[in-house]
Amino acid sequence: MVDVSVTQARGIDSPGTRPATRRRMTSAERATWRSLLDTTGELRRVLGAELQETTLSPADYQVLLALSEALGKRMRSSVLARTIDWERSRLSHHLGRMERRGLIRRDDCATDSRGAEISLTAEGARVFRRATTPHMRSIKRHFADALTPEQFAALADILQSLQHHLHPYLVAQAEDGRR
Amino acid sequence: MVDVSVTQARGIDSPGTRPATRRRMTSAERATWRSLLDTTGELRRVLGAELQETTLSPADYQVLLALSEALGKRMRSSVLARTIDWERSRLSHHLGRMERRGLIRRDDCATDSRGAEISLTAEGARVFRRATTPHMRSIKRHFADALTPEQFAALADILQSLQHHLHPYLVAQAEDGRR
DNA sequence: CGCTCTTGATTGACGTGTCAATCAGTTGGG
DNA sequence: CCCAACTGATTGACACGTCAATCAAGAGCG
Repeated sequence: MVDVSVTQARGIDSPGTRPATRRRMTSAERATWRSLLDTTGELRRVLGAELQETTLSPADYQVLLALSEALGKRMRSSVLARTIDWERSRLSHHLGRMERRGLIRRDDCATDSRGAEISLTAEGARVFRRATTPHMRSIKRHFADALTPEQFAALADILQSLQHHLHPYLVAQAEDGRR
Repeated sequence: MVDVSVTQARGIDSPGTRPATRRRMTSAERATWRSLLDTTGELRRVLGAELQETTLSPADYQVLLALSEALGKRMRSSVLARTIDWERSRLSHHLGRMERRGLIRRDDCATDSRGAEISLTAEGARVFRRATTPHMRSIKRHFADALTPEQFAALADILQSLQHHLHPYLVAQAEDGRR
């Protein structure tokens, strides 16, 4: 069950050609895929290493960012999970580690006694504030400064295509999980 | 010490503007960065999950691919590490796990008694062979089929720019490590 | 009410990645 | 020849991610 409509609508196939789903990948396509994996992998590693100098991992940063943007700097654990698109168990493990480090706090939820309210500690807010400027600088240095405005626009467009193409699959998968 | 020549030569700055390294990132740039992280992250997860159905992780696949392309299906551990660009300790840990699963074998090296010769077992070769076709299909389905030829070309170009921009930094970092 | 089904969250087991330490073996200068 | 420096590889400690199991609390319904 493959969503073929997107690629076909985009005109990858000229009339009379075999449908996109039958065609084999070219070696250029395979190479570009490898390059995408490798380059984004490098970027993750470099940015992660620079961020680590502020004692925060990329995962920490994502959590703290979401929390610091939340009203009242607090959030239900499940809402946080949806916000940053993490599995609940992953979040739970990570919050445990962050709690030990004093970055966040977990309190019982008033309206639902199963729930957990996650909130930013003063320390967590402070560390996050100190991390954000150098982190932005890293992103700029290693990513934003590397591309022309044209490349930027093209990249945004490409990412959107990939995302849209991926979406039906993710939805289907989510439904599978519910079964 | 930032390499500014690339972006300046590419004309991000019009004359009279502050140099690229002083400019702040636009929100579009930040959003594109997030999108890059998220989308490639999704792609990794989805492709990894599909690959896992063949009992191989992406890391396993990378190792087996390099080994299966090596002359004699065998390689010195250090050469393998350089080939797939892994830290030695990472490779060592991973080879330990793969050895336990019977995918590879470690023998002593004839010419250097410190060395380890890594070779593909029959089982490893068999599992790899079974994994490769569905994996290629996954890549095609989730990546290649999502983009037009124009987007492809643009992406390859963008990745090259990023890689080139990143390169001087990686070299400098490697030199730091040697000190 | 009482029973089942669902939901919010945690836990344990295990694979994976990084960093620093270790250790055996090789090599080059005195 | 000998020792100091380097190299190839492994190990241990710990952070991180996923999966499956667990558990308590809410919700729906007879």
